[in-house]
Amino acid sequence: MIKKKLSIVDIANKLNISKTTVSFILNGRAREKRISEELVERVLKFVKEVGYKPNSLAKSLRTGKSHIIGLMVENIADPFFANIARYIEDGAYKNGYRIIYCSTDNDADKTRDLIAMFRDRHVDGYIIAPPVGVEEDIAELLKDDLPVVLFDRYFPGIDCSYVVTDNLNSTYTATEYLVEQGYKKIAFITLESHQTQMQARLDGYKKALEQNNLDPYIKEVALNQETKLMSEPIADFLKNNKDLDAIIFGTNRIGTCGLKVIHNMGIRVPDDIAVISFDDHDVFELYTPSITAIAQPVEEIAANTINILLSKLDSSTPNTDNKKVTLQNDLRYRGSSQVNPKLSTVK
Amino acid sequence: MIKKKLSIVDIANKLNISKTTVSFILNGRAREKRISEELVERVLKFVKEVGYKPNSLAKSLRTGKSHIIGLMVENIADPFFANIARYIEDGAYKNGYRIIYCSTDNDADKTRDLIAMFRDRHVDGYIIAPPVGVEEDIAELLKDDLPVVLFDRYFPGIDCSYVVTDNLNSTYTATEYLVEQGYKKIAFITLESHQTQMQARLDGYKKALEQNNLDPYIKEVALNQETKLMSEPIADFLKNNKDLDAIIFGTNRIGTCGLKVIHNMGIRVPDDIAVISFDDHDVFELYTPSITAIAQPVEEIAANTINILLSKLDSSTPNTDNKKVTLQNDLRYRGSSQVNPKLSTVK
DNA sequence: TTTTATTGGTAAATCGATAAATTGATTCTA
DNA sequence: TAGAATCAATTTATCGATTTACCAATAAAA
Repeated sequence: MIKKKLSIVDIANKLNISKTTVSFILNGRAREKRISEELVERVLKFVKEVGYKPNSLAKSLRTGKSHIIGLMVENIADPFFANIARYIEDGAYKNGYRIIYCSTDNDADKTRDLIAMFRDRHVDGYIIAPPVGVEEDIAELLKDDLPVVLFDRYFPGIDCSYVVTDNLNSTYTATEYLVEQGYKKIAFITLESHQTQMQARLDGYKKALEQNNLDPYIKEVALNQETKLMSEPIADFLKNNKDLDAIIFGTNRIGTCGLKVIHNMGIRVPDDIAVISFDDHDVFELYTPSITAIAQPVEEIAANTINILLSKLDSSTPNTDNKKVTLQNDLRYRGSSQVNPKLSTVK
Repeated sequence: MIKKKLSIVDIANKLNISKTTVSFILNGRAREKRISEELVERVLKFVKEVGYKPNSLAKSLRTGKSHIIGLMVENIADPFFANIARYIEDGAYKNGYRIIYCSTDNDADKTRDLIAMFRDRHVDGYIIAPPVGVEEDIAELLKDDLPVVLFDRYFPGIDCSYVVTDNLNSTYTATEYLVEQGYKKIAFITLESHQTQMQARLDGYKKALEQNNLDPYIKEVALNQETKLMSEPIADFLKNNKDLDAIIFGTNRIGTCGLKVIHNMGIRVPDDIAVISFDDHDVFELYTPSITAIAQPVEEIAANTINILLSKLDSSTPNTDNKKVTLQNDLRYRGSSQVNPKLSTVK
């Protein structure tokens, strides 16, 4: 029936009043502008009756606010990011914000492009898991006083709010634990990445080995590979290091892929090799034996991130300093990292 | 340095020409409007020099186009939807479209709200995995000639483009297969849902059992439960039906949850019970034994969906009829559904 | 010679909202 | 009683683009 959408002018004309008056009333500024109760009521009733909704584009153009938050994750298909995205979405939704999202693929050029797109769309705030190489673009956003919160990784040189987890201590503790269980040749299979979180994980591993005078066995596989392309380098590494007795995987994707490789090679866990992976996942819980995992507090990460951003967006809050949050991970001990079975044989 | 963003007026003033001319040139209508090569070049050079980008909000307000696609999935944290979202995002991005997304939680009210939000933002097109109860809202969109593509499920009563898979035949084949392997008491654990895809899966199962004169064992668990809340009803069902020899799970989430329950109850697969699940997943591949799965062609689903939408959005294509696509699933036979081990004992 | 087309653009209207400035009538204040 | 303040809105400008309508000067056609 109703072909064309109503505009504020139509409403004003139908009621024989000015559109400004309508605008004031709809924006709750009736009292402030001393508009009569009677008129306010008449307008509100009519607006509800015809189901009028202000055009948010026009509104955004005028006010500069879009009530949209831009969310950039590494890859929305990765369960870690998908879960965080979900919690962030909920938090945003409850506060009247919507999400535009995209996957960066850890590609700096693509990310730059996407940041430009977000700016172009006048998003109100930015939540970004940034790849290496976009430091300047983030700095630019901050310089223009745009609300930004990073998560999962950050840039040490840039004063920006972020939410990360204590990666270094997590792998440190995990490695220490393996040593305590009697493992000596512990490998770390990780991504070839200079992102802070990956470096920290590597550092934690190295630190623990150093303190125990053990040799590191590190394999870095290229970023952004198809899972299938990741398998080969891992298999090669394992073939060339037959005497390893434990492996720590740096991410859930590497862990899942690594398990497949181990499985296909007929290596038994934990009889032949102990396994720990970063990030928990159904696969790790259900695998036989279940896989010890360093679980990141996904819900907490998301909650902290969105809350920091929302408080920045809330103009009533004075623009406080940047918040830098480091959350603790949860090391979930499972069957894949029991006491080294070979020890009993030796003794 | 540059505090305020440049507008088209600034450009026009700096060059001492009219903003109309600038607009024509930037929109590639210079030739059509017979604007001199020399001026075109001068403008383009200057625009590039100062890095001017038209304000897309203003553009959208005027043209009514936003170059944004609204994507509504059941839950972005579900790997099935997360993967589809990822492929759709890629397809959209390559064609200059961005995605606004949200999770419906299969809640009709929330979905209605979100559809309204999408309209409000003037998204150019809609991709929706619709919950039951929003038939009218979809019909409304179609009535207003807005481009809509449904996926995963559809509404039989509504003439709308959609992309689904052949659910009925998939469970039918899977059930038949179990019967051939010598299983008799085959249960179907599914969601309590009236969505077309869930009904079709159930129907396929029923049809196969009927043709073989076997009794159905159906358990429907409530939708939208936390995974933890889903476990209990499944456990109860299994306890009350100790003589089952096979189970088909209706979705990947139920499958994963069901495996955990089976695991915790000490039931062995496939010795005590055979298992098949809808949707493939790393968990199923890596489980011991690996779990037979009905794999949906995620990439194909996404590709078809976005392509149908893009062709609708491409005004050069005549507005053809609605496309209704049904893709075939891939039954991946694995260890969890071998020949009934109890048969050899009986024989 | 008058009419019509072409050339190379421009001024003004428009999209749908918000915000600032203004108005005319009444009431209060000094 | 002149001037200020209050009231209850209204008029007009603005956000930054696109689009329609138009224009003056020259060339081509009738």
